[in-house]
Amino acid sequence: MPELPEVETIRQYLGRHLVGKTIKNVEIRKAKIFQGNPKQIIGQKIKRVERRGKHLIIHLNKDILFIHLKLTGQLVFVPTFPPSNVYTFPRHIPFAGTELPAKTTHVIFEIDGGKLFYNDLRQFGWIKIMKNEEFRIKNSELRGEPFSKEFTPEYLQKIFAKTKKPIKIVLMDQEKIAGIGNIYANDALFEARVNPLRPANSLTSEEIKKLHRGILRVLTDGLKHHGSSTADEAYIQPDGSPGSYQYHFRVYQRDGEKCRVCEEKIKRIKMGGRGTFFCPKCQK
DNA sequence: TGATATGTTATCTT
DNA sequence: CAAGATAACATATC
Repeated sequence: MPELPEVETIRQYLGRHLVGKTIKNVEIRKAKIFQGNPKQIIGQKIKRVERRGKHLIIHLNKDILFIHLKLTGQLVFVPTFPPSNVYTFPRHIPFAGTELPAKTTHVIFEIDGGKLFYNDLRQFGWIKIMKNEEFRIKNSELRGEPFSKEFTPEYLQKIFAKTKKPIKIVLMDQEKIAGIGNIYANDALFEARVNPLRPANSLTSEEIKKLHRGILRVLTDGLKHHGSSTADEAYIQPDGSPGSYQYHFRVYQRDGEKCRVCEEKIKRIKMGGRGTFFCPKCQK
């Protein structure tokens, strides 16, 4: 599912291909996905694309498009869309197939030089038009960017000291640390050799330092491989190609397989209804 | 077939 | 009241 590295990969792609272009039309096929009046953004130019946690932020001349892909949102860009209304994609897109628009296509942006499709199987994701003022307020509430100056071991120390919730649950708390979901939380804890069930306030300062490094290491690795695209995941890059971080999973979805460090079998448990993976020997 | 998976938020429980 | 736990959302897959 799209977490920080996946959303950042999409951001970079859109930044390279869409900046400077004008939105010529917007087609809404599923009203609940799109909040605001689509006519309002027609004629506006795309100025820049940024990311906060798992949010994508497309700055237009006047307004801002605030986007969350949630579990299964996809953004697929087809440059130089053919004259026909249907485009046969050169590769299979998860849950959408090879023809766009697909059953899961809920919003279509017609842009200079192509079409941008918003697909979403589960329909939990959303796109919202925001005015500058509303964006400024929302943006100021989003904190804890892992690649920001703010994100230090001391910052984590302060957060962890306040709760005895399991450390894995705290890592995925978007209000405290932005952009980490199930994949990277599991893998970061393995990097730090910390058991996901440990109460957050029980971590030593040495463990917090290791976890800080582990978070940055797995996110950087995720970015390097353009995110993770497993069989049951919807994530793909906007050109339709999969990421390859799934070949570098430390523990995520590796239950029953050998730990990469000690060869013990990776264990799977459930926490907060979510699959949790760890090496019982390495992670104390 | 009914359980499972999944991020976030609303709502329930302790 | 607050912290923590769970339900709800949608739907393909097994």
